[in-house]
This record gives sequence, structure tokens and C-alpha cells, in this order.
Amino acid sequence: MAKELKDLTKRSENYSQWYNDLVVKADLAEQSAVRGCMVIKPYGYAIWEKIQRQLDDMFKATGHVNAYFPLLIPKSYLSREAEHVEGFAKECAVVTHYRLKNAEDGSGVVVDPAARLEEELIIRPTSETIIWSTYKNWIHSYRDLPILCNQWANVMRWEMRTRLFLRTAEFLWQEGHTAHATREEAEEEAMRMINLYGDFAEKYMAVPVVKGVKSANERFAGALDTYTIEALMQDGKALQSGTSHFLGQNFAKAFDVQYVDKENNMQYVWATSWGVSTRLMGALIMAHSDDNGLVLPPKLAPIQVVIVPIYKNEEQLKAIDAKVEGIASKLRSMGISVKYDNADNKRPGFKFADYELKGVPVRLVMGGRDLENNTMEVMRRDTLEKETRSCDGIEEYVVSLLDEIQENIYQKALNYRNEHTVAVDTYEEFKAQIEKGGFVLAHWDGTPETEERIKEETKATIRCIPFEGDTTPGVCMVTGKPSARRVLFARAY
RNA sequence: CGGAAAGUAGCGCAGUUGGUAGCGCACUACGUUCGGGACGUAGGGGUCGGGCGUUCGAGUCGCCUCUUUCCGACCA
Repeated sequence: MAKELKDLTKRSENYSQWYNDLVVKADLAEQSAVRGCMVIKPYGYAIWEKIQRQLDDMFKATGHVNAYFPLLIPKSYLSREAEHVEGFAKECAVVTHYRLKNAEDGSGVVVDPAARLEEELIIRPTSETIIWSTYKNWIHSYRDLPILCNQWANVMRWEMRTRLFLRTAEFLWQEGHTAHATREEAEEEAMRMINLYGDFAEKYMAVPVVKGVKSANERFAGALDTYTIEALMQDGKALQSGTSHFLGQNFAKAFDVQYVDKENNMQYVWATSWGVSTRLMGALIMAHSDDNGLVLPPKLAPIQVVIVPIYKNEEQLKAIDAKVEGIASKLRSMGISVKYDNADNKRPGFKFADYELKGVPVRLVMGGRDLENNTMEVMRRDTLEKETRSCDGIEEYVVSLLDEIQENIYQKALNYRNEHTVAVDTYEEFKAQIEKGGFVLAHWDGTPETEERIKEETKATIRCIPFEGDTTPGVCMVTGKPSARRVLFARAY
């Protein structure tokens, strides 16, 4: 098993396969027997919990509160907003009956035809409709606004093709749904949240992202504007990692949500929605991992420090246990999550490889020699460098090392992205560059037709029109028509 | 939903012209080991994805079906 496991995580020519093996071998998740669904295993879920907790704190700090809305949405709700239903209709799971019965021929249970629902229920692909049908009852006056709700939930989209974490039929996410009195306020909110996502990606996930606005083609179904954070994976493909939508008054009008303003006029409410999902874990894995397995940023690692003893006999282990206990508890008191793995059913070498595969940022090793010398071996996962240090003050050193690792893997990812972001001026250059992977900045005339043509000919899409960066005008690389600024292209997941 | 490949022990696979279902890892017990994925000895574990057919006899041949993976189209 051990050798095989190592071979399987070696990066193959097929990046998807490598990624898939890594997810499975690192004990994060596996394919479920249920079509397109995923079992998130405890270690993988622990990472999700870290992500969840951090985001939740950030939401609370910006005035948001959590709520929960139903899983099932009456079919008629979905059709209230025309573009919205257009966007999601093709991938909805539908509940049609509410009862089973024993088959008359004894072959098992069958759906009871008598228990057909009068109106079918959709398993939520997203919750705008059920939430706005609820908000109608919550909003009457300008005094009821704004509503800043978030929900942590699962949703289901019957995708044609699924990949662990990146696109599963069922996935976990958070979706924020806010209601505002004015257009400006809603636009600010949508922008606030995309910035929050960007901060989270960069500061916690150590994944650099390009923030920007989606082109009309790539916009969320029912939105006036979709803001996005786009990350670049190590195989040169882009990953849309979070989105925030300015929904205008579309849903308010579809669900007739109006309030009375200070002048006693009826007004439609302005809306936003925003979400990130377990896809973030895909981004985390693909952005940092190497051939030894996962590389987790310390701020999201369920285990930040693992301590492995090396011993010849029981007495020696006891001595090491006693010594390590002090170090581990001091680290814990400093807010570090520590695992002391003195299980004697695995040999040290196996543990080393296993925790590397799982992406634990720092490994401390104490053996007989160290015990005598009052030292420990310190290994950092990002560079795989080892050094032997005195146990005195090692806790402070580990804390600063974790910060350094966090910063280093961000820098590494940033350098990778910068090296793989190029500006081109001609369509020929563009085609050649897209083949190599990475982000390509190019001029575009702003029309959906040109965008569509580029997509068909090169499989590249406009990831976003960046908020920042070079804003000098030019001419479209395809049509020669005027272009306001360069936009970001890539092949994407 | 199209194209390709694959389903045999928990995992990875072999199984020739049809003839007693195997290997490696993992697992169990004991012993020796333990500073980078240990070794020895002895064990346990299978409706060969499912169905129908051909045959004295099917993991192997034929037809049907289900599932998974990869590549496309679609999407967070």
C-alpha cells in the first residue's frame, strides 16, 4: 500500500486524475454511490469547518446573521424570474411523490402512484426564489431594511459531469441573500462581499485571486452584475472561486417585494446574493499541492503541528512522552492545534509520509538523540526543509514558522500566477498563449458575439473584467473594434 | 448528453486457445524491528457489476443492462 500510495500521488500527465487520486489518498473525500455526489471524510470536513468558521466570523463582523430556509422549492417559484429559471431548469432534481409502497409482485418498494404531488418540488439549486418568497412577508417598511441573511446549506445541481469538490451534484455552501432600500446600498453590499471573499482567499487560503466583474455571458442567471474572484490552478486552468451578485430589483419584482419609503411611496427592494462552496477546497488543493500530497496553509490546517516520537523501547517512549507533553501543551496554549502521534502501530517513516500527504504544515520529531541533546527536528511542509533546533523556545519558533509558511505558500502561488499571466495583442498570440495555459489579458470589443466566437475557437472564456490593473484602451484582438480595457481570459474548470 | 476506457478480495491489478480464481499492498496472530513509507513465519478474506444466452463446462464467447473514470458540451 505505502509505495502504491506514493506512486498514485505523483503528478501524472493527466492533472485531473492526479487531483482525484490526491483527494482520495489524502483522506479528504471519495465518490459516493449516489450519482455525482461526494462523501466528505472527517479530515476533509475538518478543513471545511475551518473555512466555515473563518468566513462566518467575517460575515458577522460585517453585520450579517445566519438563517435557514427549506430544501424544497415549489416548482412555480422557480419560474417567477424568467432568466433565473432559464439558467437552472436543466439541472434540477424534482420531487414528484411523497410515498412508497410494497410492490404487488414482492419485488421491493415502488413509488405509490396515488401519492403524486399536485405541485412538484425542486431540490434547491440555489435559494433566491424560496428566500424572496419569504422576504415578501418580512418587508413592509423602510424600517425593515436592510435584511442581511446568510444560510449555510447544501444545494443540488444535476450536473452532467462531476469532479470531487470542483463540481459535485450536491455541494455544501453558504449563500447570502440581502435586501436593501436603495440601489447604491445593494451595489455596495455586492462589492463588499466580493472583497471579503478576496481577502479570505488571499489571507487564509493563501490563494491569490483576480477580482472583477463577469461579462454578460457569464453572469448569474437573474443578476444585473456578477462579481467574481478568479484563481489560477497549477495546471494553468482558472477556477471561479466565489461570486457576489447584484440582483437589482429582479427578484423583488418577481416575488412582489415592496416597502413603503419615508415619503409613503411603494418601492421595490434591491437585492444581492453571494456564495462560496466546497469548491474552495478544490482551489486549496489544486493551488498548493505537490507530489508529496497536500500543502495546507497553516490558517486552515486542521492539524498545524504534528509531533512524532522515535523510540527503541517503552522507557524511551515514556521519557519522550513526558518531554513532548510540555511542548505540546505550551503550543496549544498559544492557540496552535497539535497532534502528538505516539501510536506504536505505525513506524515513523510511515507517519512522516502520511502527514505530508495530509498537508500538515509543521512536523516535529523527537528521538533518543534529541532527548539527550534537548533538541527536536523541525520540518516544514511547504519546502520540505528539515533542521534540528533546541527545545528551548521552540514553541515561539514554531508559531513564527507557521506564519512564515502561510506567507511563503501565498507568495509561491502569487509568483506562479504572475509568471502565467501575460498580455497579448493579436488573436494569433492569444491562441498560442491559451494553449500554454494561464491567464491571458487581451482587448475585447465588449460584445457577446465576439466572446462566444473566442470561446468556440479556443475554449477560453472571459473570467472577468478586472477591477484593477491596466486600464488603457485599445482595439479588440478579434474584430479590431475599440476596447475599453484588457480583460482576463483563461480556460476554466 | 456524445466519444473513449474500465468494472475480478478493502485498495491496485493479473488471469493465455473456455477446464479447481490468483498476485502485491492492506488486514489478523506471534517474533524481530523503529532517525524517511520495515521484515519473517502463519492465517482470514471472492455470488469475477447485474441479467439473459451459447456450452458438458463461462471471469473468459455473444446480446442486453447498470456503474465508474477520463475527454468534450453545460456549470459554483
